[in-house]
Amino acid sequence: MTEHYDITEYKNPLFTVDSVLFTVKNGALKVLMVKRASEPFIGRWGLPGGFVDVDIDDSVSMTALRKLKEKTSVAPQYLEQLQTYSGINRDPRGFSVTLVYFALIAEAQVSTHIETVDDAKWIDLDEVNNLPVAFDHKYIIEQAKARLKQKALYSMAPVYCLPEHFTVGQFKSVIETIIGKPVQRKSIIRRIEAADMFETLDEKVKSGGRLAQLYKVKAGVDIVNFERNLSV
Amino acid sequence: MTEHYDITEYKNPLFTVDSVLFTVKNGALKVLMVKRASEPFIGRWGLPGGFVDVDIDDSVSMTALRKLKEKTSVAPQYLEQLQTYSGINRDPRGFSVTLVYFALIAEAQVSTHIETVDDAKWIDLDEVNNLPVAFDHKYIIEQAKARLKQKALYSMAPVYCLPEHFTVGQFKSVIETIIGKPVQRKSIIRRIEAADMFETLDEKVKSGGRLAQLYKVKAGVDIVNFERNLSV
DNA sequence: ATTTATTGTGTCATTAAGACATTAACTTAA
DNA sequence: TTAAGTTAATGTCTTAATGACACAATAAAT
Repeated sequence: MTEHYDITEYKNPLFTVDSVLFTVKNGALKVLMVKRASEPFIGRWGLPGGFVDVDIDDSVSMTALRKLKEKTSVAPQYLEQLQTYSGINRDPRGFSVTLVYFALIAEAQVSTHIETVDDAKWIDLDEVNNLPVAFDHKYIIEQAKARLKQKALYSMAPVYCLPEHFTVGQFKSVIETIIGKPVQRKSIIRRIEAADMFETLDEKVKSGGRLAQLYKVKAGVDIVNFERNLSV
Repeated sequence: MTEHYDITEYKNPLFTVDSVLFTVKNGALKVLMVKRASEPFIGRWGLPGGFVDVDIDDSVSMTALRKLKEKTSVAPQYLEQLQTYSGINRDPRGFSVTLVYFALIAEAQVSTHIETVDDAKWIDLDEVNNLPVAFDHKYIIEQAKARLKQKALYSMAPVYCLPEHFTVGQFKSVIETIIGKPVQRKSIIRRIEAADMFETLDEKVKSGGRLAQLYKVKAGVDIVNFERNLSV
């Protein structure tokens, strides 16, 4: 690097931040999509996101959160970077880079808000293909889904698709929805115990049979990862 | 998103691409660092990288490769995205975003080239702390090392720190250097067989004892990941 | 009371890794 | 030439976590 780089004389690529926000609703995996109100791809559906506002955002994760809050009114329970996608052809305005976040939220936490707006909607993962989608967001959603699936096999992260208080049955159901296969209830229970990141409540709920124990995430704990996958 | 975003009226953050290129040399984990020839942090050591050249680069991975080739003369054998790091304070020039790649290479492949230049050097991971390092690159290197360590537990990726032809003993040694613990030779052999991504050569090499079987990566195969970690 | 549904427990089978002994093949030095 | 030392490769038992599944507990419905 012998030259001196001057910001003003360098063509910076277009930089945006998008998020793939997942939830599980009625036994189906959903992704939050937004009807685009501006060019390019006006009228098509895309991921919630936009440009960094360097006067407001301390870092790009704040951009992601800010844009998600605009659509859902709350911050997601889980947020991590997925990947950046870039190229000369993915945006008609020129070379563009988008940093994509991967997020999870409990459906109940945002249902009322999402229902009142008509530019943001939960889209069933199976229906994304039938939708007019902006940019390469179809591909990005596929990649995010693969990451979520993988994560469900070795991590407790899917718990963030559940409400604060949840049962083993609900947890099992969310995992099965994500990975698309049945898992052993026993395996979930063993992991809940081994993870040591949940506490039982002094409360049980109806389930159609025996009352189900309620759990919640302990305060201040991190997501636990296991050293072995559930079998695929 | 009701407003229309015009590129020219929007302050784009500074966007750069950097790489953490690892290798294993003499039983020690090394990272490629570059003495900065320009501001900011002139004279300090940093990761190889720089700005995207939208007239040359089709995507940001090409930027990473181009910058690495400038320093090593060859493309790394393994390259994947690590993460982006951003913030208002990490670069004195303003809000900056850097996309960091994670790369592996066999030391022998670049040794002669690295030795002839004096602005790029293999730095022992244990010595990064004693070096004047630019930006938040010290922190980024730590994160990259953690990722490499994790990857060594469930993936065959560390094979890309080895020359084209390698023995089980060499593979074992690389893994042990990365994770900082001894592993069972038997475990490596089992994984080499299970992965089905290597072929044995009709050639053996001296080792101080019995001749060692040589292996190479099969053409066109992808890195295999296992569903279980080596024990930590 | 009996059936049905769901939760929770107990236990054996399965699978992949860890531990380690044994054998194989080559080098070095008495 | 032989014995000792070194590294490679294999055989096999143990260990740990998941899968499979039977069975017991508890509530609702009939």
